[in-house]
Amino acid sequence: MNVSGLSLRDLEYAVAVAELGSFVKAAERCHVSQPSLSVQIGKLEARLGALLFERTTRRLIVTPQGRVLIEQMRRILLEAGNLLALCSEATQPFGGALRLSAIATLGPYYFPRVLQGLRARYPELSLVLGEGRTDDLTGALLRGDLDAVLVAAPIEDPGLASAALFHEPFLMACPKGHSAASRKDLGWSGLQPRERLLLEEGHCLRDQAIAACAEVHPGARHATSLETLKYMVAAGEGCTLVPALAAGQEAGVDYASLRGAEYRRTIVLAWRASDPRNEAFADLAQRLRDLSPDGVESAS
Amino acid sequence: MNVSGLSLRDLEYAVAVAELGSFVKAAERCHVSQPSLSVQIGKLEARLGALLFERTTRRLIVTPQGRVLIEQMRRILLEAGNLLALCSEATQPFGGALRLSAIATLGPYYFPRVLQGLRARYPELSLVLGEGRTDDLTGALLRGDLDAVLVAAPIEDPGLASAALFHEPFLMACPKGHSAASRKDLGWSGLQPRERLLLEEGHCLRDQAIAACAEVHPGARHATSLETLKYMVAAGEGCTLVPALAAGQEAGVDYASLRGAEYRRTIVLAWRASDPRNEAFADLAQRLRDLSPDGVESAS
DNA sequence: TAAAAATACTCCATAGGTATTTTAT
DNA sequence: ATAAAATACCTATGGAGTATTTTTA
Repeated sequence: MNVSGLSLRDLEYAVAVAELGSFVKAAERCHVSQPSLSVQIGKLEARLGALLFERTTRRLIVTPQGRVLIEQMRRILLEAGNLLALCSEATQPFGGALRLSAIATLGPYYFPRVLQGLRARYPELSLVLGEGRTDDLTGALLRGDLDAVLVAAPIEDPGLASAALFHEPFLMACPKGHSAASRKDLGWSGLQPRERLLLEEGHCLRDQAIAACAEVHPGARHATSLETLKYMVAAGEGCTLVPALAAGQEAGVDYASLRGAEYRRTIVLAWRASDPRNEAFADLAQRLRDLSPDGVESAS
Repeated sequence: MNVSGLSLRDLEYAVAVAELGSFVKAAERCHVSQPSLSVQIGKLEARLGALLFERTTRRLIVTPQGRVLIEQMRRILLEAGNLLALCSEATQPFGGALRLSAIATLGPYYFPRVLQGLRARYPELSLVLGEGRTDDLTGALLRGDLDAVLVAAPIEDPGLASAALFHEPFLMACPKGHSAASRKDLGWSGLQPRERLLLEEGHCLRDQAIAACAEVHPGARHATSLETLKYMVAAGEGCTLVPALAAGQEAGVDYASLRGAEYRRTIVLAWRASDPRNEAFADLAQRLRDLSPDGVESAS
């Protein structure tokens, strides 16, 4: 069996069926009729000499063999996508479209401050922005569903390349008039456990804040979003750590800076190490460094 | 432009043209007529929106864009090859064919001692054996021209995975009756520079021997093959270091073992880190460990 | 002028569509 | 009974072939 016999289209079909668990849905996604897709999958299985799916009219499961084969098909399609990316790269950076997502505690505060500057550097670029949690973002990145992400260092995954953009200090947000706000020497460690507000588990900011300044206390209260957290502070529930860019002009909240270099997180741009558009990402990182907003320290 | 529009066959055509620098030769390799290949390349260039080749009837050069695009096409084809490998893998280990090469100072002495054992474990496997220098072997491996290689540790390339098979001691080969052969305490370092024979530069064995036991001396004499080196020893030209498996029953040569764990090289099986047949390679490595011939120390 | 690539055209293999049947719950 | 996959059959796109022309060293 020869590689040239394979068609990328067929691989897309198989991957779609595996992902959606249904021929009809896969046919829909691939913009072909269900019978066409059926026969193509059949031919593919014949060519590969292996059953990919066990199907009855009611249930469709991927065979054990199919799992590893479809995993490999994904790799092929990812590389094929890279080829197309390289092509449009030739005409303009990132081929005119970049899917960029940031961690939720950064994106809403950061994107608005750099979008205009990015537009100036990449006038034709259509940015597709998003937010999420670190694991979801890196997962989507590795799957090829995203082109790049903005997350907090360190990035451990060997499949990812990254470039540091800036260091973002943590500020302490306290209810207006709270003692910790006026007495700067008090700081985070001087707070009672019940005064410490934190994000729910799973937010990378929580991990960063804990790593930088605190342990989890049994009495600590939690919130699921940074905005909610700030409202809780304004309501006098206690104090919390807030990344500098997320600090606003909320009525009822005072922000105090914390002394010490460790009270900060480093934001990096990350992309797939296998992505051939390396120089383009390096250029983007430099541009983002140049655009570093007030309140953070650009990473050289 | 959609990935499904691309055909692996077209990518093979483009890669063949780039490699052979000629449409006629590429058409020949791809078993199509020259006009067919011409129009397919033309369509591919149109689809990609980029010229791959600048061609006149006399000269054909790959455009700068074409270089990076074809590099990417190679990656796609490599992954596609992996898919096929995985398929035949399903029926039998390594899909019935394994291209395995070893460094020249190992292969001729090692292969004969393990082939029978391999045949027992992989009765259907058709082994394609070869020899070469480390750099050539790893290059061919990374290009996809080989499936696995047997080389000396360490393997630095991050694109390669490896598993240690055994430690092979170096023996000192001396002319029969030479003082070093009888006086074991003399050893390699006790030799005169002019008595030290080495392989020419470029042989990994030379590097290993030098790293293990010696520096290069200006007066040292060299040979291009291990066999020649042994003949030189038999002719009384001097002594040399010989890996244990290469030590034979040559008339006129005495072998003395050297004390010390550092007088040895470690042979590893290496394959592409991206090769999806990881377990199969691990199994092969274990089998080879079990088959370690006398004179070497199996790596657990 | 000779060798290589491009063009013109013809053919047919096959992907895809519609209509229908089979199958499992 | 119903929803999903498979089958039958037809159409048409486009890949491959042969013959020929164009181009340049």
